[in-house]
Amino acid sequence: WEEERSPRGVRWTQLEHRGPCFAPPYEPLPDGVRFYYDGKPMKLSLAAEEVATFYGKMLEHEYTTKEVFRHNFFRDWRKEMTAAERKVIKRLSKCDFTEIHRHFADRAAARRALPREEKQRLKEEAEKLQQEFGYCILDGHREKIGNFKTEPPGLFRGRGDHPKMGMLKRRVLPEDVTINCGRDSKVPEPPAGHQWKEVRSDRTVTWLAAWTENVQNATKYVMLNPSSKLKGERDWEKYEVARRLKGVVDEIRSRYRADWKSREMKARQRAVALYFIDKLALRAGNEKEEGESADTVGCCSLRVEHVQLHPEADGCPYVVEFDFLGKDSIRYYNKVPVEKPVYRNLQLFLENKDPGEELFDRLTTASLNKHLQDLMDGLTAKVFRTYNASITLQGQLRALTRAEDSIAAKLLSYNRANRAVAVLCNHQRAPPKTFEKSMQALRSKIEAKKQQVAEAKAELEKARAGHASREDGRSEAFLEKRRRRLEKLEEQLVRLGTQATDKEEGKQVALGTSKLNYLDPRISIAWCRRFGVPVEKIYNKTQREKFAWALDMAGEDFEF
DNA sequence: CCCCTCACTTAGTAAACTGAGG
DNA sequence: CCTCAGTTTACTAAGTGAGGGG
Repeated sequence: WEEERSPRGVRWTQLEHRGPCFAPPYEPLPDGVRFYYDGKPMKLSLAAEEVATFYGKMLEHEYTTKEVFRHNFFRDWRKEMTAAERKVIKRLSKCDFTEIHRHFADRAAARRALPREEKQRLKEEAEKLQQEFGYCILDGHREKIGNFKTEPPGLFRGRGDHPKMGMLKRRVLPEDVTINCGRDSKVPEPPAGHQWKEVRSDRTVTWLAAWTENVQNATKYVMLNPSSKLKGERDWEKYEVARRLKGVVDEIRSRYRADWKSREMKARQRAVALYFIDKLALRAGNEKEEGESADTVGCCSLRVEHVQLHPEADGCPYVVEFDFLGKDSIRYYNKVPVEKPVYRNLQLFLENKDPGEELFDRLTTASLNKHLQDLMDGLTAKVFRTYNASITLQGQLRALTRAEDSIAAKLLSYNRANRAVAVLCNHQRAPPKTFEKSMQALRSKIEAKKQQVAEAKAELEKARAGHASREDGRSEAFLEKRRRRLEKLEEQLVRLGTQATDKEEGKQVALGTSKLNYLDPRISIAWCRRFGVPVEKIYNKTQREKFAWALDMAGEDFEF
């Protein structure tokens, strides 16, 4: 982690790799699997058949019930048909994909039911592929690549109300791919009979290959795995910037509080927005092109319709109610008491505006970030999320951990601290489909354990009485055995109780995102070392690889 | 300043895997 | 050994923010 630094902007000097691995070509359906139009079997051309299988595979998915998805799919599918097919296939509602769906469901089942040796063979093949395409040489180190396969063709699965859901995502060919590699290294060989779109050697970027995805017209990259030195360094730097914010955050806070009274409207809006970004860990909220993706917002792009002011609510004065869709169309709902000047300013910003207008009409993320850059080198809106997440974890760990607790209890404390951060950052997950069932199972397990404890208590009493009347060695040994048994059962009961609490509280909260992206790993590692918790209890193998830099440098006295 | 492109981080979902309990 | 729930991994969409050009 402490190698010497390269000239400005240069990220590597040596880069050699095999290029991306392409999706296997389309395999036509067996003769027995038919598509029906208007009740009659119809043999499709290869291109049309392939796209039909994309839809057929998704038949059970909620997507296929959505009008936008169906419409986009059908329009793009028709483009792939021959003129003759197009003449016949006029309505999606007359299409029957059930045999196609069943075919792929059967194939998946057959795969699952494969004998052990066969599965082992497939695994070895995948491993071979990984070894061949999944690594590169970067500055003398063999590094793992994050995504070495191009994305296979399929139907675009946009989240939320995405206007492009269902559109055909085309197959990526070598002719679409730009390769980035070292000037002196071997240029990867394109698949037989093909050529790369371009080969370049740009040392200021970290991607190995890139292509343009046709639905969103977005560039997709092949990049390194998080365990790589290049990514690790960046991760480390990110947390170092957040730690620098810790040093000046008080000053920045007094500054934006002062700006609440600024004569300039722009400065006031900026100060209120920054207050939300800081206090509520909202995202910056870049502007988005309308109609190109789902309608979601962040702080700077909040609209009048997303906030409601309450002079008083739940016994608190000056309450702001937020209700909007954020990244990935995840709902952000929060009712927060704010300071009076913030409230007054919001009233001002909302005055004479329609619901669809921007709350902060004088503010953009660019101007906000420019301002932040002036306050601290490297400071941007997202640094507040990193800072507040990490400082919250550290604070919560301090408040919750007791040195005398068992490892299990300490882990519960850790999970609670982690959860506080996830709630702050609004990291949600769909409650697992099996949640209620498994919760019920756990509850009955607890009941059973309670029963056992009660029985063990009675047994202990009996043994005690037996020993009191006999007072010999055998009865004493028996008594001791009963005592230990009760103790063990009680321990198990406590553990189950902890598990249940943990489970209930974590129903809709996703812990992974904050753990991987917002919490300085050195906080967790130091905590593990200080309290004798094995790091493996907090970070699994992949996570330990990603945080290798932190494992290397965090002592038990690390402070964020 | 506005708009666009580019590179990179952050995000949730679904498939694949794993290991405890039947 | 098998099943199933929980965990891990793969995947790729959806953000952020820098920078260039007009």
